[in-house]
Amino acid sequence: MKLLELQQTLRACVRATAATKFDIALESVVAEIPPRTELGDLAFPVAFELAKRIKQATGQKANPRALAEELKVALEAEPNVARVEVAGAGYLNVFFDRAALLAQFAALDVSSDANGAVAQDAKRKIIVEHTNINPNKAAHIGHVRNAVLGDAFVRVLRATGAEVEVDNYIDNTGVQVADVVVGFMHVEQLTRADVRALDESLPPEHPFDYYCWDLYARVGLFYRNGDADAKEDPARLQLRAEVLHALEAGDNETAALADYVATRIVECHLQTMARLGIRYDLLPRESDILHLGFWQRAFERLKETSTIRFETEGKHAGCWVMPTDLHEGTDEHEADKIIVRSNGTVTYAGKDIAYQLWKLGQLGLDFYYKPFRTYEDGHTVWVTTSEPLPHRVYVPYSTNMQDVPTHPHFGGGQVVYNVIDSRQSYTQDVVRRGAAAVAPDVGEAASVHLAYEMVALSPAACEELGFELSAEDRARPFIEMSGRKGLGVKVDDLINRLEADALAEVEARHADLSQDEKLKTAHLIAIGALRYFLLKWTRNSLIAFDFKEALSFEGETGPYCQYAAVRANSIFRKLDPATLNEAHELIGAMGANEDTAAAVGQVFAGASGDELWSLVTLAARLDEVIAQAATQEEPAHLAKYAFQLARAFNLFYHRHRIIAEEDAARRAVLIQIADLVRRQLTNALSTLGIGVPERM
RNA sequence: GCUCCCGUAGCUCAGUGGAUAGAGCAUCUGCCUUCUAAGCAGAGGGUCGCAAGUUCGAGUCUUGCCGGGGGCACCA
Repeated sequence: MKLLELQQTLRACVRATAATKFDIALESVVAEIPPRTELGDLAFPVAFELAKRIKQATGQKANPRALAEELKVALEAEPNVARVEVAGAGYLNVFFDRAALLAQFAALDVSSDANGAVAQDAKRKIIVEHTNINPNKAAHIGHVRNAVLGDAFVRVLRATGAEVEVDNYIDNTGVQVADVVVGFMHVEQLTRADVRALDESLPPEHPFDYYCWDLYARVGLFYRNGDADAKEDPARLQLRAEVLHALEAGDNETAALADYVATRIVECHLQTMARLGIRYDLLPRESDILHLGFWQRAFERLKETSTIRFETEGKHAGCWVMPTDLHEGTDEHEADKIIVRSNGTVTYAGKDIAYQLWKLGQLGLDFYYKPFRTYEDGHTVWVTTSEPLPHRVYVPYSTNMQDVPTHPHFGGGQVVYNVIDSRQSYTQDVVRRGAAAVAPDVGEAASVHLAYEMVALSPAACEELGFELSAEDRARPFIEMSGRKGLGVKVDDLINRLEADALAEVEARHADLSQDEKLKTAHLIAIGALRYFLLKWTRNSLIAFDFKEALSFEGETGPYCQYAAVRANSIFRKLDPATLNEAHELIGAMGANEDTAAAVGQVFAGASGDELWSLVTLAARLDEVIAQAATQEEPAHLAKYAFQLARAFNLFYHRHRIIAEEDAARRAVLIQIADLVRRQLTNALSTLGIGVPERM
C-alpha cells in the first residue's frame, strides 16, 4: 500500500459514508496534511461543509462535531488506520498504523515503478518542446533555464508513466543565423571553405559557438558602423535582408554557409546539453517547414475554417489577419493579429500555427527524417529533412555506411507543451487559438504554453563579466542579458567553473580517490548545483543571476541534497550485511510475531516516535509530489520536496547512530527509515536530472 | 490606452480556502575522538502592498486602489 493509495481509499470512505449516512454527494473531499505529526497523518476538514450541505438539503441544523464522530467510526474501520480523533470544531485527524505501514513501504520497489498509481497519462502521447535556441552562438544561462525546466518536466511526466517525445526546434533560417552569416561574409570576408577551416583550427577552450558569440556581438556593432549607441545603418541592414532572402530560397552558397553554421552550432548546443544530462528525440528545422509547404497547407485550412480573413481596407489592407479578443484595439495597436503580410509573406505566428498543427497531428503533412547524433547508450536524436533519404547513408558519429534505421513516429501529440519564456505569451495565445480553430476536435487545451520568467543578471554579475555599468544600472535589481551585446553567462563557462570548484572540494576531502573518480564526482556535483539552482524557483519568478549564489554548494542547493543521499548510502556501505538482513527480517516478521510488532510500535511511540514517523511519511510522499508537479506543471515543487527530505534526513542522521544502535527493534526501524529515505531521495533527484555520487 | 504577471522576514524566495505563515542567504551563539561539519542546534527578524467584500474560516478567492515588471510590430 502506498501513501497515495491509502489517501484515496480514505477519501472514498468519507465520500461513501457521507452518501449512506447523510445522503450527501460530495464532489471532492479535501484532505490535508496536519502541520505537526502529533496532530495526525491526514486531516479531513469535511464536517463543516457537510453541516452546511445537510442544512441546505433538509433545513435541519447539524453539529459538525457530531457528524465528525460518525465519520470517525467509518474511518477507523479502514485498514492501516490506527485511530481517528475529532479535534476542534470538527476536524477529523487520522493516525496511521506506523509499524504496519513501515513494513509496507519497505517492501515497495521505488525504482522500478515509482508511480504506477498515478499513471493516468499512460495512454496519451505527450510532446514537450524545449531548448529552441537560435543556432548562431553559444548557449547562455537563460537558454539553459528553458532546457533544464523542460527536461525536468519531461522526467516528471515520464515518472507518472506518460509517453513523452522531446522536440528541440531549430530556427535555422531566421534573423539571428542570418546575422552571423553576414558577419562571416561581410565583416570577415570569409567563404564557406574558410569558415570550415577556421572552425577546425579553433582550440577546444574556445570552440565554434564561442567564436560566433563574439562575432554576433561584432555584427551588432557593424550594423551601427562601430558605434554601439548609434542607429543601425540601412545600407548594412540590407545585407541581412539579402542573406535572409537567400536562406528562404535555399539551394545557394549563402544558404549552404548558413546550414554549416547552424548545424555546427546545434552540435555544440547538444554537446552542452549532454553535459547537463539533457537529450532530445527530434530536431525539427524551420527550413524543412518552409520547403515542405507546411505553411501553404495550414494557410488553406485557416482560410477554409474562416480563422483568418483578408482585409480590403484600413491599416491592414492587403493582409490576412486573425481576429482576437486577447486585448482591445487602440489607435496604436490593432486587436487583430497579422498572419500574412501585404507582401504575401507569412509572419512568425503563422509559421508557428502550421508547426503546432503538425505537432498535434492535425496538419496532414509530415517531415522526412535522418539520424543526427547517437549517444553512447544507443539513443538517437533525429533531425528533419526536406527529402527522402537514400537507403544507405553515412550516419554521423559512426564509421561506416549504414542502412538507414527506421525512425520512430514523430509528432501527433495529444498534448503539446511548449516551453517558452513568458514574454511570448501573446504569440502563444494566438498560436493556440489558431490551431484550435483549425482543429476544433483537439481544442485549445491540447496546446500548453509552459511559460517561465527570464534569467537576468544581477548588477554584480555584470561587473564580474567585465561590463561597465552606469550608476543607474547598478541600482537596478537586474539587467537583461543581450546576445547582441555579448552580455551573458555562457553555460559551458559556468559548468567549467562549477566543476573546478567541486573538484577542489573533492580533492580536499577524498585525496585517495582516483583522478577519474574525482572528475566524475565533481561533474555530478556541478550539474546538481546548476540544475537545482535553476529548478528551485517557481516558473513565474524572475532569476537575477548571481555568481555567488549559483556557485554555492551549501544551504538550499543541489549538493546539499546529494550530500544527504551520499551520507545515507555510506551507512549501508559500512553496515554489516548480517545486520542489514536481520533488520529486514525483523520488519518483515511483524505480521506473524506480536512481540516484534509491539517492539516496533514502541519505537514509534512518544515524541521521539513522532519525529521518526514524520520522516517516514515525508519520504513516502514522493509519488504524490511528482503527481502534483505534473498536474500543476511545476517542477519546482519536486525540487523543494527533495530539499525538504534531505533536510529532514540530515536531522535524523545527526540525532541517531544507526549502526551502533544496540536495541534490535530500534536498529531495524532506523535502518528501514534510512533505506526508505535514500531510495526516495535518489529517485526524487533523478527525476530532477540530478545524480548522486558515491562519495563527496 | 488595453492586457498578463508580481508585491510575504534585512535580501532572495516557498506557501491545495483550514490549525501557531516557512526556507535559504546575511547577522549573532554553540556543536567535529562518532555512519562524512558540503552538516546540526539555537537567537533575533512579519501591518503577508492598502482597502472593502465572499466564507464557519482568506497570505490564498472577488473588486477597487497603490507600486514594480512583461506584452500588445506588416520583428522572430
